Amino acid sequence: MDQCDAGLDRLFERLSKRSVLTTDDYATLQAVPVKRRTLAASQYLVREGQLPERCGVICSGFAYRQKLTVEGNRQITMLLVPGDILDLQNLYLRESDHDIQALTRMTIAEVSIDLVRGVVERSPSIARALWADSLVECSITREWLLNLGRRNARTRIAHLLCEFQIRVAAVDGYDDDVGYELPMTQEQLGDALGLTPVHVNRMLQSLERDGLIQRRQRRLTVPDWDALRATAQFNPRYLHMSNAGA
Amino acid sequence: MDQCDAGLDRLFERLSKRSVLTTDDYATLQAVPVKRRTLAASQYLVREGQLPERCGVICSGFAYRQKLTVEGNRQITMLLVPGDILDLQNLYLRESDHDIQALTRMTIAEVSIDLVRGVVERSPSIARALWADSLVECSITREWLLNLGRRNARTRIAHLLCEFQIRVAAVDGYDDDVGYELPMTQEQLGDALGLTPVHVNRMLQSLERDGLIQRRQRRLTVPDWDALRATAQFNPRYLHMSNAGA
DNA sequence: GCCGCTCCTTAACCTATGTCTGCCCGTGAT
DNA sequence: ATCACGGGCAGACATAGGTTAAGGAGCGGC
Repeated sequence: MDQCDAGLDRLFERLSKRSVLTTDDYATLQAVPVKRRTLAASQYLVREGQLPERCGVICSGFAYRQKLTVEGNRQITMLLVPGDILDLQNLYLRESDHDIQALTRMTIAEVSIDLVRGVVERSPSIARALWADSLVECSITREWLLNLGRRNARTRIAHLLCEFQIRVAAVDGYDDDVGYELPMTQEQLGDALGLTPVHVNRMLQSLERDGLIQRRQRRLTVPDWDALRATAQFNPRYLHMSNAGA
Repeated sequence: MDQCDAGLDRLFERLSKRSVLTTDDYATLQAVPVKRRTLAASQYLVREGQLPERCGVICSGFAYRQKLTVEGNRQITMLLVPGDILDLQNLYLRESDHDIQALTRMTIAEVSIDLVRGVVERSPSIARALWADSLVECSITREWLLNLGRRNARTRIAHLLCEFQIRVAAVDGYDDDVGYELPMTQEQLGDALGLTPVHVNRMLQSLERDGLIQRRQRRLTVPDWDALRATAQFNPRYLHMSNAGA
């Protein structure tokens, strides 16, 4: 299960979708010394207030960004899936404004952030790709804001399910029969959606009763994608997936 | 009131806070042909689905980003104040994923987006500053997500008031006696906060009863900043204002 | 094979916020 | 002056979602 070796290729493939990259760029990336790391579930990758030191790519596993209120209520602001870039959000900022925490056991490929800054200065095309990537993150966050602000619980959950499936399928593929695993507890789902775990439970059951999803443990299958997408009001535009070379 | 002439200086000052800029950089910016434009309140600057063509700076007046659900419910995802950069969010993306609309009558200084891309390639320091700026926007959006997801209506409103005051004061200064004008209807406030105008009204009155704010039309004064900040749980870290040269 | 987790599920009850409706007030147009 | 209109305000009522509490199912550790 050493998907970690795929780190570079995964990254390169990812960046190629955002900008036109050359073999030189590939070589540049290849030359950067990378440290592989494995993390246990719920381990912190970054904590609010820290100065950014490293940048990384998720090779396998999942993570999320979170922020806490002073009473300790948590809001998950984003899910991170394999191929996603960690801590790009802090590349040119001083203190991190949020935590990044492992959702599952995960492997990442890490680079010193100074090296990333160097690569960015040397290769405009890589810079463009990374920048675009960070803009997409921002777009996703805006969509989440719409989700929390203006959609009801049921729609909100459905929307998150759609987004997760699309994003994971884009890197890992998706098999209609097997469905996919959403490695989150209902409490974590609640924290991502601004809901209580109890209410998440109610709504998941409601979606299942209506035949929009099927659950076996945390494995989901979607019998009728169009129906789910419709109740989720899901429009993938905000993911900017077909964006090669802007 | 031709604050528009101040466009370049305003921009340069703004960028200087994000990166170390040289006189060369100033010259580079100066050389870019700028078009001044005045917009009426509620005029659209960008619409969802459009391809980005121009980039701009707000010289005076206010605007906001918004997204709509399919039923037409609106979520304002960000307020834009003088000095803020427009459409940087689309610099390296294809289709805009949200609208930008004028909140008040406003003046902006516009540049073709291709020229911005050119400047970015030529000046790494300007690129860094712009990039940082877009990262800060993303950070603000995350904080809003926390606000909507995990804070109650009263706290949420107070938080928005704090943020607005700080951000405007940073560019236009703030006079304790005069307070500041929040040029939004209660309906717009609701759309920014994921609330109904009715409830916004209730909570504004509640804040006023408790002596946290005073209102005269849309002009607000804050008798006790620390008290307001406390009930807002406002911690300005996420604004990354003291960030010179990362 | 039992223990002790953590997570899911259910139910009863509560409340923050939404909905609806109508009045009032200031302002700008006629 | 009068009108029309947008926005603030108010109160009665409705409901989505929160709270609390407790039982049950799965699962890894011993």
